[in-house]
Amino acid sequence: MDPFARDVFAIVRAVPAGRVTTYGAIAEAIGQPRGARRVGWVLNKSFRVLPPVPAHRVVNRLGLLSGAVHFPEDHSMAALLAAEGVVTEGGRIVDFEAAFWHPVNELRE
DNA sequence: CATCTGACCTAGT
DNA sequence: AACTAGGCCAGAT
Repeated sequence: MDPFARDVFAIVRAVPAGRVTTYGAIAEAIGQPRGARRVGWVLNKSFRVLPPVPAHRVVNRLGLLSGAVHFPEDHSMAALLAAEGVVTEGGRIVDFEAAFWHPVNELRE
């Protein structure tokens, strides 16, 4: 599998429930600070991979649910987040700063 | 085969 | 502060 995609999946799976991260932060953690756009592309394929990838915990840097349209109606991005305690309003995360989880800071071992 | 298009972001003007 | 341009690169047209 594409190593880039593999890294993206690994990082997204590491995001704790109730927290969120961003495309740019993931790209940065991988070592490609300008590759944010690719991260989004990889997440498109993430629906059919196993184990499942919690792609709903990834938003853009403004806290907007820019990928919400790609989720099925019965499991909307906002609903999945709400089930984990992340409050959204009008397609945007309330108190985004507090919910933000930065892979570079949190994932270091 | 050549463009166009994104679940984006930064840097320059 | 608003705006543009550029980088990223696989799929779709």
